[in-house]
Amino acid sequence: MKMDPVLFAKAIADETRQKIMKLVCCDSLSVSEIVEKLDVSQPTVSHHLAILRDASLVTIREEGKQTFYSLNQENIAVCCGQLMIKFAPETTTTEMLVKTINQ
Amino acid sequence: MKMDPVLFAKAIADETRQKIMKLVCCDSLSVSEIVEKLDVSQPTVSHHLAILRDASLVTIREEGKQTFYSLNQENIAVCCGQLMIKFAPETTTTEMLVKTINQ
DNA sequence: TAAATACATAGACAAACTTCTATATAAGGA
DNA sequence: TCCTTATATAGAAGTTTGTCTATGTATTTA
Repeated sequence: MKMDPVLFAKAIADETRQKIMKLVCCDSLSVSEIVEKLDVSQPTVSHHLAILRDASLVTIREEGKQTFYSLNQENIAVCCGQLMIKFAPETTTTEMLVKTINQ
Repeated sequence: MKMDPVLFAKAIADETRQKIMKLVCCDSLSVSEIVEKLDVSQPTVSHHLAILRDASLVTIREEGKQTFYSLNQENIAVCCGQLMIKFAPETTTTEMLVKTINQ
């Protein structure tokens, strides 16, 4: 599982991608369902899903013709935690976070 | 203070920028000091510092000819927290984070 | 005042990225 | 088997981004 802070940041650094992430955050949607809810073409959605997949930010479930995507919240939490530890180590929020993780 | 998740992600989505962030994370460095520690030109460093400044991720202290930059850890923690709440709301890590924030 | 130092800005160029249309592949239904 | 549906991939066009050199501006020093 790739967990490089630069790769993670690049993966989420696009508005369309964040819209997709929000759609599949607490839900599992097929590609066509995602396309219906956005204003971009199906290949564009597939392209963004591939980027999220390469960054291990989504999980996939294939079902016949359809492919369902849903956000890998656990990995996102880990990446955000990494960012906080790396770039905000002296904040109380990060200290709290580290304490709850190491317990 | 801009706190848009897309802007934040774009601001940190570059290797050179993350190197600069690491350098000024727990330290206050002048532009030339940053240049010395990296393999890029001074205008390139200034360019990246401007992007970090526009995203409110660094604080600035001017002293004569020199300008000292240091990371705004508090804002970074807030942005990471936002990302976790938005894209990883159902993880225990985020639940812990929310609990410590709201207390 | 003139030169030097520190930093920012302008402009150019190449690489990377986002989006599209067209097409390939694979599964399901008539 | 043929057609339709769902998704991925290829390739092209336009935009954004990262980097550089050249230069401008402001502060300090000789």
